Amino acid sequence: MSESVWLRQQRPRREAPPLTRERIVGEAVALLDEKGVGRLTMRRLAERLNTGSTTLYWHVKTKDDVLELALDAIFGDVSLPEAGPDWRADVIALMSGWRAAMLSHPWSAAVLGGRPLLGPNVMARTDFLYGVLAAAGLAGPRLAGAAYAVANYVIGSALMEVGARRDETVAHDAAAEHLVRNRDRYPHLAAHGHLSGDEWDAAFVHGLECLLDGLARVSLR
Amino acid sequence: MSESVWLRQQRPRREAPPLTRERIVGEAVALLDEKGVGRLTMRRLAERLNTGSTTLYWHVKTKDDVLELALDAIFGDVSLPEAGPDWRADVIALMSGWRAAMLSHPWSAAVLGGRPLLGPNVMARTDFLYGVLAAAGLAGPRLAGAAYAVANYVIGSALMEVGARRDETVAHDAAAEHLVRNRDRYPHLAAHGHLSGDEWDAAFVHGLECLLDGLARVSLR
DNA sequence: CCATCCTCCCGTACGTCGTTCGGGTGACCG
DNA sequence: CGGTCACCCGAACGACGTACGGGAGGATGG
Repeated sequence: MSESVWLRQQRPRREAPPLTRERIVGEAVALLDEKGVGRLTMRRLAERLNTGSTTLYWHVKTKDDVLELALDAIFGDVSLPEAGPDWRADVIALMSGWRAAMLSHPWSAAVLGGRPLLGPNVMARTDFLYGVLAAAGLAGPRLAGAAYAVANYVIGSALMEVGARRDETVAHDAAAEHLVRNRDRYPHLAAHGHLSGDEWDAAFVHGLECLLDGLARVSLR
Repeated sequence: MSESVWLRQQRPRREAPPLTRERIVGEAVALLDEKGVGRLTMRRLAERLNTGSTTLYWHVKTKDDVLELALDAIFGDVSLPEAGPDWRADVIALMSGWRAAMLSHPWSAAVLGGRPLLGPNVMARTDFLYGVLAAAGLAGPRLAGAAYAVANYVIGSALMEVGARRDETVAHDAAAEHLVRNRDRYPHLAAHGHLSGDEWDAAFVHGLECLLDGLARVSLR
């Protein structure tokens, strides 16, 4: 008792390219960029791909997989600099790119939390960092410690900066007024102020230079 | 047509202390510690407090508020050290406590992402940090930059360490095998290894010392 | 040429979630 | 004793992640 052939669609839809993991992740990144992490939904993602929501589960195990893949994907954009004579400059270049990637995809900060970073793009960048530090003369646990120190600094910076930037656009006045109202409770904070929008970049590089200086002096020569 | 009086409960339940924001946040922290961030639910939280789930909304605007309050609450445990003669030691003591708080509440890392830190406990600790750095001779944007550098380093370290620790307990073998299998793709990573469980503490303090060294040399005197 | 399998797709449905709404109920005040 | 207020809650709504069973179309192999 099946329906008449004439009423059925002959070709379901072959105008769109076939669904792949890459296409899913690409759309996920676009959706996250546009709407933020709270609006990423399997249904919405599927709609953008002109497919059914449950179809996604053929290519991906869970929604969390999509997030993890999207997170690793954005690190594919950070370029590995040419290895130059000054290893410090190489580290700064790599880490500036890392930070820029996180800043231009603010949802990445929220996705990062408490999750091991094992994606190929992240691993490749970490390996590059290891390589630069090794060429600089570090080895073993000392090298691992230095690499983690640098990476942690960068990730923490990007994380906080994303939070501060969102704060600036959405509730800057409220937060500022909150601070003035409680300036007796936070005297030093009120006295010296916060970083303003255009100071973040310089502060980031400056802090990183200080960290590298300290690491170099203690661990090299 | 209301029900007979005799069938109704006379006293709803006055054995429990009255519901307050503090009690809600306290139970939320306990629930988060036990079950993790994915299992925190308004209904589950209410059940633990012997109340209806919708009652919570009288004391709290959204679930996100609960998370933000819980996050700030755990920073109430980090103690402000006595201001001693060595400002570096003070910073290290404060930041070690900060890190310890995050490590003993692993969900905090996931909650932190991309959110401005404006709670009173966090602000008080930040103010204390500002105070220590001011006493050390820093001021203005230089001080703010240094404070952010230190705080970002600590937060990033705790974040990564939580991820690595979870990785260690849940998928250590798989991750290790994954690395050996691709050791040609990540040669430096495979050559120098990762930090092992008991090296994290020392690496954290060492990196922080390096950072403080660099900051002191560049910005002081 | 038909039967069979594999790949990819999807409608339906279940259980759970955050949150809104409208109505309680007791304490206190006049 | 009527009314206002602080606090509480059951029911319901819409959205979510995802399990399941099935179905189409090409490939395979007899």
